[in-house]
Amino acid sequence: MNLHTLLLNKFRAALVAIGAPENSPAPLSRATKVGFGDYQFNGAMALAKVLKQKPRDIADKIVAAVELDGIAEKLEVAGPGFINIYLSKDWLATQLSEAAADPRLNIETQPSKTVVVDYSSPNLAKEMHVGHLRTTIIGDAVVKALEFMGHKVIRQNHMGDWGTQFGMLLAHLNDKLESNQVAETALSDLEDFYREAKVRFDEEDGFADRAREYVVKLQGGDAHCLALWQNFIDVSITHSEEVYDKLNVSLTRADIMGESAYNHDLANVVSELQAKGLAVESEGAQVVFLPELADKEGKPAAYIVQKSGGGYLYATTDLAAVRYRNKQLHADRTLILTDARQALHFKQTEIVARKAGFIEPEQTYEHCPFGMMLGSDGRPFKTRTGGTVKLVELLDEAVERAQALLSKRETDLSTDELKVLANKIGIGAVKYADLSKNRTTDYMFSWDSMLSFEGNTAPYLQYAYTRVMSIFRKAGVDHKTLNAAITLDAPQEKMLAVKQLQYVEAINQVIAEGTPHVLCTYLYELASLFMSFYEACPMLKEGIAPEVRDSRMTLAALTAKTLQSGLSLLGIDTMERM
RNA sequence: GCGCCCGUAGCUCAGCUGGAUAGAGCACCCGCCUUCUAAGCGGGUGGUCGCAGGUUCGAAUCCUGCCGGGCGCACCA
Repeated sequence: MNLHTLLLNKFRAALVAIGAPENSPAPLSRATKVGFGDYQFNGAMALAKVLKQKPRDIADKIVAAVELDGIAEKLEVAGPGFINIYLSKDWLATQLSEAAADPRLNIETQPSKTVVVDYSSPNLAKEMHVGHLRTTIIGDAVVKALEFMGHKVIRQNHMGDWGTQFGMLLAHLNDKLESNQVAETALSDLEDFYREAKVRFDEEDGFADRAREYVVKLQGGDAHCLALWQNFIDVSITHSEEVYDKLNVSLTRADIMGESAYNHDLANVVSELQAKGLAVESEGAQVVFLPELADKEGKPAAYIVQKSGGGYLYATTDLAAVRYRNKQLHADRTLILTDARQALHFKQTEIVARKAGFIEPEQTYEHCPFGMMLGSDGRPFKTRTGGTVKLVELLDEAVERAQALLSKRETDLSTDELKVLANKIGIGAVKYADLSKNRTTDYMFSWDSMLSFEGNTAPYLQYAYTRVMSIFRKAGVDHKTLNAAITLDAPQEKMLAVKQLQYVEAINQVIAEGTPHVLCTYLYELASLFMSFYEACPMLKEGIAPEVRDSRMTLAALTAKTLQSGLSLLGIDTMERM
């Protein structure tokens, strides 16, 4: 059941009934204030001119025409022509019972689409740093939300496992192995390894030439080089998997579709572009000119697909990827989560790909950009200056801080249990801090805000959940099976009820726009309303009638169920106690 | 030079397809633990929504111009 959709359809029908033009805008939104009911319909004002009637008269007619018997208990016209909708408490209670009885919270799936989501995509030459957090966890949250709504999701981890930098790394690895080192040991710290290789590349006589030679050999399919390369990326992927594991992210090895996977297809892409008259030679390179993105003098933008030396670029790889995803994977939508700096590149890629027929008109190609993570000096983290914070270190620090906080509290939990808790709390806090922000602008990395456990944070949501669990534990009742009759008496009960039923609205927005922060905001509001309800509506205290207690406990259990569902979409765990 | 993104409370950020008196968290101030877990609750201080025009019943939101910041613009990804 979708409250918004339900009401919207009713109001659309009402508009037709009062003689409004077809497809008149039907602005229905959640009420902005407590005094304005639960939802408000604001379409009357806009119709005044068209229908040549007073907006308040139109509002009155809509109110008379809209069929909300049993759903709304009151409709009022306010101000210039706002229609405030007060939902019926009994009807809400029925909806809540149905949500409580259903494993999916009475949320219907959507017609299934195939959605390719390209996210995380770390550079295997280096270790994952804090800059990879956004794409990885936002992507994973979007993926889970899409799946929840019934879509077929194909994860694509477009790892950077190919390119000139590997020449330098493989040459260095070759020497390490020849001096009897094991790859796993040599590559235990990728940052150090990269730095060492870079130093040799810059300073050691002959090394740079060897590095270039290795690139050529690698691309030529030389067995020794390929073996070294395979060795390198295997170890590096293991590093990534360690991070995914800590992050509770759903990516697996099967989702890896790195740049190297398209290597065999790059020449085909270029020749096809040439055959279609899209790619032409210019200054020795193969270039697609884009008049769509011309400057003021009419000079088209240039999109290089093959270097003058014959080498390919990431534009080529991305085109091959587009084609694969649309032709082989049959993607209805493709979502790409990268930082905003690549916006122009993806815009160009889409134009070229559509011209080349790699994307059908009905298929979408959606770049979901976000800002970079900046250091406290306001400058972006640079991987080579040593100023980066490794992702693993951030996560470990988060868990340590959570552990420290836990150990200060009185508890009868064992050390092992505390460890598990610290992990869920610390990781949850880091993820939520990032997931809850929408801004496409850059943002400042701060240990304190990342690792905060107070206010609008994951621990707050987890805490709300444990409060419900605590009550059920104390009462000796199973929160999963209790489904008593609900009566919504206190204002806190009704507000919580309405908010619970809006869960699906939040999810829909997340999957439409790739913005999990909408879900974060929703869950925080839900938890916040629950906290108020919890203070105002005691359950197990003396003098509470059994039916009141059961009603409230059912509402609490449903809140917990919703919190758990939402948090799981965000990849954040809940627990029985904390 | 051209293009994209962004300017909302001291700080970090919400603000849905334009809607009523612009909201949270942190920080600060005042209350609330002899127990349904205070990682909490209730209340308060704090904003010319960068500036100026325009569109209209109505603008933080849409349009134009300026100011300020970030990023990108042919062989790195």
